[in-house]
Amino acid sequence: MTKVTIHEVARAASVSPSTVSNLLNGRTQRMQPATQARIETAIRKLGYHPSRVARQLRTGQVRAIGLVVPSVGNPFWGALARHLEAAALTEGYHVLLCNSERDPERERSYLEELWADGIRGVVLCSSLPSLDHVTPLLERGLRLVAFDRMAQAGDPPSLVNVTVDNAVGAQLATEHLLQLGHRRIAFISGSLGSINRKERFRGFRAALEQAGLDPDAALVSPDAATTQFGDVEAAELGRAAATELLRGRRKPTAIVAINDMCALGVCRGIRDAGLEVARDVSVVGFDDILLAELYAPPLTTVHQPLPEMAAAAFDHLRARIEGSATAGQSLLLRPHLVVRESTAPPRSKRGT
Amino acid sequence: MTKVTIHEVARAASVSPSTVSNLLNGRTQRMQPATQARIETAIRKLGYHPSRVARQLRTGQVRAIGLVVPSVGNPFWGALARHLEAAALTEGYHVLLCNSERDPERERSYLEELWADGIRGVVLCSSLPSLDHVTPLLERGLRLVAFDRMAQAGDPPSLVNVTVDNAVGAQLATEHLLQLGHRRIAFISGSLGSINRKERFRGFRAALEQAGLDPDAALVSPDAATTQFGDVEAAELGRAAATELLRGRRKPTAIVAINDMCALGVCRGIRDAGLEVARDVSVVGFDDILLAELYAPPLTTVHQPLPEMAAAAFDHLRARIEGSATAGQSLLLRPHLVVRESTAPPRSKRGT
DNA sequence: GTGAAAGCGCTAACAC
DNA sequence: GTGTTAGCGCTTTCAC
Repeated sequence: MTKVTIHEVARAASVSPSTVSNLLNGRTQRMQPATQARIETAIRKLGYHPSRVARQLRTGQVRAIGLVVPSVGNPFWGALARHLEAAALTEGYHVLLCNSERDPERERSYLEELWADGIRGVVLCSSLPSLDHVTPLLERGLRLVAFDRMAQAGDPPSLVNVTVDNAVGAQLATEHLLQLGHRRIAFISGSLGSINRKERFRGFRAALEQAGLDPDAALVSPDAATTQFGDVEAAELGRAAATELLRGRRKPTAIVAINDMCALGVCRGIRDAGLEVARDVSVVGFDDILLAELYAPPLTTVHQPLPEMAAAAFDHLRARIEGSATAGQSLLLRPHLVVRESTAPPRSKRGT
Repeated sequence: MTKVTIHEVARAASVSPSTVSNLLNGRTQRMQPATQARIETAIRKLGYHPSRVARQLRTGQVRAIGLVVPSVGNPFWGALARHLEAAALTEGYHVLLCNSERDPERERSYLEELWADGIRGVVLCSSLPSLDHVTPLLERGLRLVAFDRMAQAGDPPSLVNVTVDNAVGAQLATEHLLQLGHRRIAFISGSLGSINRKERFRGFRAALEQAGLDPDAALVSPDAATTQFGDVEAAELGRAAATELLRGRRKPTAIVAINDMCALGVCRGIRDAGLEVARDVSVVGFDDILLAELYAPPLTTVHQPLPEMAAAAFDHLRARIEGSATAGQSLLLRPHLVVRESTAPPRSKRGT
């Protein structure tokens, strides 16, 4: 319970604190082996552990980065957290995880906290269109990597983005449905407030247009930006929206969901309506979370290469924290579609 | 980019640093309104933000707790993280999240790191039978709440446990299967190394015994403690084990899975084998993660009251950190079974 | 090779 | 009411 300091170690080893500090910091070459041994013994005997807080105050350095996600309750973000942590750990960095619950104010205050804690680099999964709420931090020197958010015109120049091309992904998904013969395709999302969601919606419309369909006639649910749905509620939202849509007069034969959790909810909603996924209504998701493959039926979805993205995000961040920063290059990956069993030709085309 | 300190604020407001500090710490009553206003203006104009690191070094306090989980990749732990964070935030505490990947050494080193960072309370989701690897920390004064781990005989007295009664839960699950008429019931788990897993297995056997069945004849997979399967791989494990079991000569008609992720994998394995969940093989999970209800078929599972458990864990921790600690009371909650659609009578009993 | 000394930015007695 | 002072535990020149 007693806190043992560097001084006590020094006294026990009959050296000065600075010598102990030298040892602690690997400056062992200029030190007699005997001295070194004495110090090491003292450290062990006293059970000494340097205070990171004190060191940090002195050096201003912390080997840690922040990660702000909408919610680790969503397996996609949970998986990202794992991968980022793995990447960080190989370089001796730690990851502090924060849930913003997609609340801009909470996001900002977390960033502020992280800064006050001495953290100078964070991976932000915000996807809010504007990053105005964080520019003050950026000006103070915070290094930010935006994840899953396309670079925007007005973005601060110091910002690095790591994301999949969401428009392309959604387009791929929609084209797949189109090729199967679907014509009445719905799009289910929560609020379209975030950039990546807007992008996905854009890709959806683009595919429809290319197929000669009127994107404005497409079924979009909910019509306007709805209440803020968190990420955990994505499934609830999908379920409710699917139920609603399937009750309408112009039932869709296929549904593009904004992400996998939403897609799983959609599938549930389809079953609630007494229908069967794939046979009656096709569903495509986005993200390719682990559960997608496990689901019944296994979900056709757009794959995001999470491990690579996490590693890239970390590398960028570290480079810029450690100063070896060449001006940040953003990374825009091309996603691909994983066709599984939640999609099939519409009933009308069966057997053709 | 320039760091503004309390001194500069003091100078700008023509007061001393201590007065600024007083304001910062709410000791505003003994201060002329005019002074207070001057300081506040200065703070705003300079964009001053106190350094938490310095404050921490001085006071030895951090309003933060640690959370060590096997892996946030598992939605159950992700959900716990969210709930714990919610509970902590209401009291102004932050949560630092660490993934141990069920590696004792990693667990220990994380605890060590947290301690070095000034954190004095952590929620540990270890479930390793022995907590020997953390007793040194406990002796140094770390307050630990073990989560999802039954109190053990040799536990340090200062340890508080918050958990569901795993044996009862598994017994409930098994009895449900028994009542439906199942007799060949399998148990699928990863390594049985952790306490809660042992407990669940015990409950499973107890139910069998009470029904007059020979628990030793039960199908347990994998037979012995297997390779360490992480929490994300639980689903993989379930899938592989189910495949294996269903290929055998004594096929089970029902399966108790160690947790929901495993159960989802089991369901997938059942379908891989060309069978149907519930109709051909019943499956019961454990945890009641969000996905359980979304799955097809919705999973019958043992419910853990996560929000309450998280709140209790936090309250215990805070009480003991802040010293108002009456000797820690452990909390053992009674879980209940949620019957959904992954369980049904065995085919032989159908229609009786 | 090793030690003395000066802080990092903040807080909390204790003076005034 | 407000300022002075003395550190919290560590690192790091710069002497010796």
